Amino acid sequence: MEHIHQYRKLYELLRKHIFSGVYEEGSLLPSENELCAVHEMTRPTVRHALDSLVKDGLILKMQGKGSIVRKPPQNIGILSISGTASAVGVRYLKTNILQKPIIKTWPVPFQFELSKLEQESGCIYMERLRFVDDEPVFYDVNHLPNIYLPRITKHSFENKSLFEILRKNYQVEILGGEQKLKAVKPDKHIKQLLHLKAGQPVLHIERKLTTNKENFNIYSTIYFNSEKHAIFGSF
Amino acid sequence: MEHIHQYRKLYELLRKHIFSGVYEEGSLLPSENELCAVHEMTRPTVRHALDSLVKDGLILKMQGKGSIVRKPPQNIGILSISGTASAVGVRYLKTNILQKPIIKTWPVPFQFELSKLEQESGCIYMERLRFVDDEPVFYDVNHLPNIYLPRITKHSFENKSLFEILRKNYQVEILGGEQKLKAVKPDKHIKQLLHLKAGQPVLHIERKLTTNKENFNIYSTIYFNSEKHAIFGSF
DNA sequence: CAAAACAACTTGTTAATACAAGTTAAAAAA
DNA sequence: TTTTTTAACTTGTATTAACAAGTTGTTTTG
Repeated sequence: MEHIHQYRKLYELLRKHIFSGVYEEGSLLPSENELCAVHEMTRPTVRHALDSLVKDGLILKMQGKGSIVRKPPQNIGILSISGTASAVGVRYLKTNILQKPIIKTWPVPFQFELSKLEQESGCIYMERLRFVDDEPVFYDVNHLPNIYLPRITKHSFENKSLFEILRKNYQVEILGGEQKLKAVKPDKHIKQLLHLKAGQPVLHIERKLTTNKENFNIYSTIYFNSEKHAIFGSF
Repeated sequence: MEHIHQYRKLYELLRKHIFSGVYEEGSLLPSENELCAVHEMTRPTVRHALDSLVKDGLILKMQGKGSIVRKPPQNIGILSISGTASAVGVRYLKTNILQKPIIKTWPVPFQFELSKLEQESGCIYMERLRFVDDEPVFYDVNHLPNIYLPRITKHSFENKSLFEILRKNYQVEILGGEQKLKAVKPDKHIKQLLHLKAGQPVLHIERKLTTNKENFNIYSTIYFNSEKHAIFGSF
């Protein structure tokens, strides 16, 4: 039963329209009653959809006024809940898939503790190199448990957000996470990938993102060349 | 009309009970219908309250099962809202004041844009060096506008949290902020302060924290030796 | 005894409705 | 003209009702 909920459909639609520029930054969304009429649903349903947008920081509701559109927030950086694609500004971020998603066993030892189910399911592995202005800036290595994700290896990830694919196709939502940051000297491999100058240190991030699916966490290791860009986060 | 909403009252009550230990970590909250009956409200109202708890990360709802209590996350690290004192674990963090708070003019140029009032008020400046296991790890430079803070230069900051003093003595609360992170090669001064080995890079953080007082932002520059410790954050 | 079916829970979604409260602009009064 | 009032919006809170869907323990069946 692949029934997609009404509030979710409206959420995805509005989200798409906000990003694609149908609604300008600072402008007002149609009122709740208008949305009810247009999409033939009741106000609680519309409000449920809008609540999700508020949670994403995509709109700001004001009593008596309306729902104000906030442009794809520059400031949900890598330090917050979203993935790397929303850092720096998506516009200039191109992605090169070094390793397409493949199924393999978890590395041992692994930097985070895995649940039994995660351990048993095996993992999906992928590597990406991400560019800003055609300069390599991010290199990230991702491990996900091989559950809930039928046909994931069939998707193309070129210039697409991993999180978007997880959210749209598999209803996986990021709830939170934890991360460790260090400044490190890069090894040869990293140095070559990121075109680093001699002596240039890199930012090293290890993160675990928890989702709405139990036992489904996303594990990433990120190397970031902070010579020309900085990691930006707001909270 | 200071009417407090029902859902909010239930939210505050449950929140208090979670923190005070009435509900243990991992245990289940009373079911929605039970809460309805006990507090004499309808399910949408109860769900509204529970939604707020979910947003706080205090409970985890699972369809068919119930609402699972999650312990208040210990690890509000440096990447979140608190200051450095809550990172790493306060127990091992000692503070050495290199420069007691003094009043001076703002540096020009300053890394962040200042409001007119901030600019006119002048700034309070202080430097701290912070130790973990008697090894220097943090070095932070702080600029605050010289408003709302009578007699601030009289306080001793040794082994005390700047944020705690601001909150308790001046009712200043941190609402949010933004920060930029980089991995950099340290200059001589930093290298000496943090007892860095040759070639050891440092984490460089610039942050602006906004508060409940208008025009009162806290500006910090932090250098962190990430050789033995990592910056940890959860969100 | 073991597996399957069921019943009794749980939370999730949606509907239809009502009133409260904040905002804004037009209409009325000074 | 300027100020005040009002009316028509907006979102916020709350009720009542019903069914869908996931979980768990019990009962029935093989």
